[in-house]
Amino acid sequence: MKNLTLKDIALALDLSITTVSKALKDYPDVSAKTKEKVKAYAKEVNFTPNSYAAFLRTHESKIIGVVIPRLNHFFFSNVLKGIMKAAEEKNYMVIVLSSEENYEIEKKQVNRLLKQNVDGILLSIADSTHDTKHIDAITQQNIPLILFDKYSKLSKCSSVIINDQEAAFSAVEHLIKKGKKNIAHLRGPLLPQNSIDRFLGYRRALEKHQLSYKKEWVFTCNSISSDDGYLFTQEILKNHPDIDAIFAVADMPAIGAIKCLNEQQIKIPEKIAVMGFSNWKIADLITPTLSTVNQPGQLMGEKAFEQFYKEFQLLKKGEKINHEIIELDTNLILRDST
Amino acid sequence: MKNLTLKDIALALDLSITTVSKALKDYPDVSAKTKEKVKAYAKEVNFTPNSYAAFLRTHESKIIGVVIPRLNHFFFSNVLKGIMKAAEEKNYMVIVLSSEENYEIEKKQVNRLLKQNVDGILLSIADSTHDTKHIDAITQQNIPLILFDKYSKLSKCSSVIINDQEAAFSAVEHLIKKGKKNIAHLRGPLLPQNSIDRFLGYRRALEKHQLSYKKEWVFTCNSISSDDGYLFTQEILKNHPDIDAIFAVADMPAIGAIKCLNEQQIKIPEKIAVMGFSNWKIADLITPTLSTVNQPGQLMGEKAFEQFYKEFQLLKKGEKINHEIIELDTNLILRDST
DNA sequence: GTTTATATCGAAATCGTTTTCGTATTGAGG
DNA sequence: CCTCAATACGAAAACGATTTCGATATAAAC
Repeated sequence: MKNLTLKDIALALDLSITTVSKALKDYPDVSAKTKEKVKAYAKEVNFTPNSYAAFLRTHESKIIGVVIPRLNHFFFSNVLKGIMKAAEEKNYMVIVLSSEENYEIEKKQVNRLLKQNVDGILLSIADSTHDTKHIDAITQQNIPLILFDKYSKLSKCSSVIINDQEAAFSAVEHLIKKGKKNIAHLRGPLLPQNSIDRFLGYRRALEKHQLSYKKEWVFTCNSISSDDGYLFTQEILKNHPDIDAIFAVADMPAIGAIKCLNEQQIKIPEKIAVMGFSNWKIADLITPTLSTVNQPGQLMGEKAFEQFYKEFQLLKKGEKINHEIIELDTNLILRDST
Repeated sequence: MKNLTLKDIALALDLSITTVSKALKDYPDVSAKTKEKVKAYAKEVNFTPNSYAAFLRTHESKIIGVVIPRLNHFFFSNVLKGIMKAAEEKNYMVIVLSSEENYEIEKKQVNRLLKQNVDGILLSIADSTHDTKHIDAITQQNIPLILFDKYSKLSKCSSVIINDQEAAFSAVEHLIKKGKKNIAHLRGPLLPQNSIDRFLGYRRALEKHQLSYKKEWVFTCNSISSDDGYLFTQEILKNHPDIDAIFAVADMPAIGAIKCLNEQQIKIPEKIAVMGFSNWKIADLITPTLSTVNQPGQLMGEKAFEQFYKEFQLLKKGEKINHEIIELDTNLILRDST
């Protein structure tokens, strides 16, 4: 019941290994009759060439590597789903690795993938990643690298992202249009571009509507957890009674905020409105349901793979690739919390 | 900057390829001096043998395949995390595939993995899987197969599971000890063993405490979604006013139930208590927080990989493997909903 | 000094596929 | 009848690591 080889087929059909191989790959110097015969037999016995042997000659592994900051994270699970769906269509396998939001681990995982001879790498960089040497090592080896969601402006490669600033802008603008004038922001860590951009979107919305920006109304969530949201909301209630809306960098802190407000019996959204970011499943399940920005995870995964595939084909032909920034649309999901 | 080979090292050190290979693998017929020299140089240039070339001789790919019913599912994400952690320690890569809870897709994914020549397969079978032919094909090829969480009593292989019946039993017993006497059960689909076992645990708990079992108090969730829980709870409130507790087959329907009860302003747990199963992250975030059964996903993943590794080592030595059922402990997480 | 054992090393075959380069066969053209 | 091109196939050399089987050299034993 072992996997059979070209040799087995050649023996069965009284042909050479060469001819069998060529017939399966539609070489012009094989007669139509022979091709038919070989293909029919190959299908009958369910033959697929051994990818390890093929790799030795072609240096194509038909495997890509994916590195994400976290595995048990709804958004990245969705991205993975998209990647795998697109990969499957092109008959690609996906090796998944996690960086645990850690720069050193991310470096190690990238190296593991390079040693594995993957055809390409899709990467969402960790919050703590501060240089791009390991990333440059990938492109120097001339294998396609696609960044998604978390990206770096420094690295020379394609990226699939959303317009965080624009998305945050419209989220905050929505709060303003609902009559909110004193909007706090639970921002993310200082480093990753996403949290910077969302913060900038927040500021820009305030500016446009002539609301003054107050430094003390911005709170930095380092773990982006519900606990962060909970604690900062306590602080808001104690020290900043004017605040009538909270825009969080992600759904998790927003949910922490809602939990705190619920416990203190503060009316949402009448007294304080809450806006999240990402549209996790949970956003629709809590009470009140959470308004948020929909981040198209699965689509992002699909686009990332497709961009890899495109670049890989170009590389094979020896053509030059030019890096693209693919920006996906977001949209507001308005629910009861606003 | 390409990956270098044994040949490169041999050339650099003026040795044969054979000796370099043997030195790195600690063959006895290489002098200690030479071994040192080779190893030092290999470390210096960061050499790792090309796994594709190695495979051709050894038939070891250092890759395992994992098939799970769903990707964006908190529990399975946790299992994946455990698998990858354990795999990394043994320098294994993990290819992940999803069956989308579909029998046909599951079959296809298993075949893809076999064609890929993975060293082993970890599988959590889909709800709709009704026969085990594709599974038997794996063991017939003599590669280790480990089932986890969702398993089948029919297939001859090792499994890592929890004692669903026992866990459900203690969950329901907890409700009874809280004084609840009319306990409804939102059960899972009829097919997978898990939902059968949890249902049986429910019945056994009722029996032990001399509470009568009523068929009409058991509702079958086919999608195991919060919507299921929501709708059945509406029905309970309308047609079964006696019911004072709900035990759900999973956290999702339990959360749907809580949502419904919250909307109807019914006191939890005083009027109706709610118990979930799995301990998703969300259980701790809703109001009231959800009591549930903790299902150790990450540990399950680690154990599954370790069992694969054990069996693979035995197979290599040509020894016989005996299949094990590894049962992991669960524990009740008691929160505000009970 | 001859034989035998032991320690070190290398040549070469092998895994299964791809691909280059030859060879054999046929038919057309002169 | 000979040449030449086109057609259809195979032999063999890669790819890079592993492993068997010798080969050499040195030391020990008689």
